[in-house]
Amino acid sequence: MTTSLLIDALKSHGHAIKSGHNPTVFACNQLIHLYSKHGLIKDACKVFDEMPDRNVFTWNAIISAHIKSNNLDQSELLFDAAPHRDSVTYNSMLSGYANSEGYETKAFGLFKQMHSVRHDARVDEFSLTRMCNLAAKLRNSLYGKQLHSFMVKTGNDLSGFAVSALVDMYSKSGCFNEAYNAFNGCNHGSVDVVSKNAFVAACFREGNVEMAMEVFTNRGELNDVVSWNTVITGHAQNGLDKNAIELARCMDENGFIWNEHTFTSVLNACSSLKCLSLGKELHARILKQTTINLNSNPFISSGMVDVYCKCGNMKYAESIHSRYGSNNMFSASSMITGYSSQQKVSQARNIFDSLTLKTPVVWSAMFSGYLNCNCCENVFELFHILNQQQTSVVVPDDSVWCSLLGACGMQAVIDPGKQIHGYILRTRIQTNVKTVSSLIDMYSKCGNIQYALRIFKRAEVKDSVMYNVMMSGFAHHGYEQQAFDLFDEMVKDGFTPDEVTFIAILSACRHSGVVKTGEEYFRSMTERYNLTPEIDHYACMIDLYGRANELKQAMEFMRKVPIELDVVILGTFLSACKLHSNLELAHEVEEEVLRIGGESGTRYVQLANVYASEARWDDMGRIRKQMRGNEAGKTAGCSWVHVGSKVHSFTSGDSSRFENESLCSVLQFLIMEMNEKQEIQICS
DNA sequence: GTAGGGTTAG
Repeated sequence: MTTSLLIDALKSHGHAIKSGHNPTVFACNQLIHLYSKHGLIKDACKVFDEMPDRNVFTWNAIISAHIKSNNLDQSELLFDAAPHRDSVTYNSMLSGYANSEGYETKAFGLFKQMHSVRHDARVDEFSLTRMCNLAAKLRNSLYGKQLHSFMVKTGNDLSGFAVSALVDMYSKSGCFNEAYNAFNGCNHGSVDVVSKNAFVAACFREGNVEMAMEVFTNRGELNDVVSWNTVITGHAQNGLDKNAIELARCMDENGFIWNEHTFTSVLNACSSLKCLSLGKELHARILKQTTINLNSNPFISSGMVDVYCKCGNMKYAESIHSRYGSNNMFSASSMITGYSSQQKVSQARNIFDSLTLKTPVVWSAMFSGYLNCNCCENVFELFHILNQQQTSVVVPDDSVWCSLLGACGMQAVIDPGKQIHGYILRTRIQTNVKTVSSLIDMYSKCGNIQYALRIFKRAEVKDSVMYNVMMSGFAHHGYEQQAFDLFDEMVKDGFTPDEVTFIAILSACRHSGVVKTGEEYFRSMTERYNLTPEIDHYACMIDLYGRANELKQAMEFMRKVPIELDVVILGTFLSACKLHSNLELAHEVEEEVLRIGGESGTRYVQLANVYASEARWDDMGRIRKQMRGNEAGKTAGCSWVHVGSKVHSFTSGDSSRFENESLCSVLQFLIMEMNEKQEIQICS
């Protein structure tokens, strides 16, 4: 039966009842309930208004009807006006308050009132579980514990409703052990599926996948669609995306039909895996399944958009976004991130500008997008726009600070970085560990390793990213020993080194030329930490051998790299050949260099320079000729300084500016400062 | 004879 047919049927039903000579109060109450259930609040009100007699059921029905239609103020008016009130009236109102944003205080007030005077509305299991849900929503375990005590005292702690509410409250407010006790303290034989699902979700929240699956599997006959969705989501949230997909297929095989929650989680796992074929399969499935469509739920359309964005298929993403998700913030932020990851920053900005209402998620996506595209000036410009917003709804959050600090680091401009740091300190806003890492990185990249270290030492909460940032800072500033010490400290403090840690530590090795140490770290990467070296790690090792004039080993190592060599690796090797005047080995890789790196002019120039440095003009000429044939060109790398509002850039060997006396003296000063390596210690 | 409560997605 379609919705309109249903509504017609309801209305004629209502008409029949009302046209009867004496519709009973009971019949009218039923009608109010029916209308409300189908979203026909106006019809429900009409019945209520026209009733000559009403009883407590009537008042409860109309109050609930208004709560259901999200009109809390109207239900409040009726609650106050009601001549009869019982515990159902109170509990309905309590539910309304507890579920709505901004009415939490009223919920507490009403609950307190129930404790005191009314003898017709005592606190019961309904009220207690509702308050438990509120404590869960507010993540307030202290209040939750008080409720729990009261529940035990009044014998209201053992039903399925009570157990699920307690498990959920404890888990969401970060007390897994209490959730465990609440679940295991009840009689296991009578555990119902909702409590079980709540506890499985609690285990996943705690990261205990093993326990979650044990509970899920135990008494599997209880499992329902929510149970399956819980384990699928749980795996996806714990980074086990492949398992999440497998479980979803398993759910199919067990005869459970995917619902909106299932699709949302599977889409989420699919976008993490960046698997386009699976994405297309899911898309087809959504189009085919009659109970679901892209329009039925914003989670589904934005999830689908996100999958296509992560897979780089912006055409498909755009078609779904423009049709179903143009006002959805999650869909929009996926689009912004998707376009930025392809360096299409103006398309990203178009999506951003098309939104009338911008949430912090969208702002943060645009900030990161600009940073990703190296558009530092746009990062600052966007911050300016953010500050000019009339509404104070969006305040800069950690992700905004990270983007701004990232832009400062990228441009090596310390002053705006210091201003942001100062702002954070002055306003005493709470910052998370990511912002602290960004501050460390900013100071390090702007040349002030002392400040970076000071912030690192003072950070109360550290994570492995923060260690990596600090370690890279040490490596770049030539404090190799400190980098090695920090590596040990990181391990001692219980953090596991990851791929980025090894980039930092191998960089430290190559800068200090400690081949043996580098080899040991590289070995430990696979043998001890079970990590797979990536192209950058191999590049570090080749550079390490190359700088130490162990070109034969470099060559040998290069031949053993299990992935295809890239231009960076070959370029690194060529630099070493030039440094140690080894033309023979340069010759050996020449063909490969030009095959892989031929598209950009960089490698041609590099190769030509190797020959030129040894006055091998014929070889150099040969390469230059090929270069012209390929229309290759090389953009010169440069350094720059900010003086006032001007940026002065310098390329290697450019002496045209040295006529400027003040510039010369600044340069001398800088050289002096660089030579005086400052003493720093990492242990306080 | 009516009405109020729990679990899974940003």
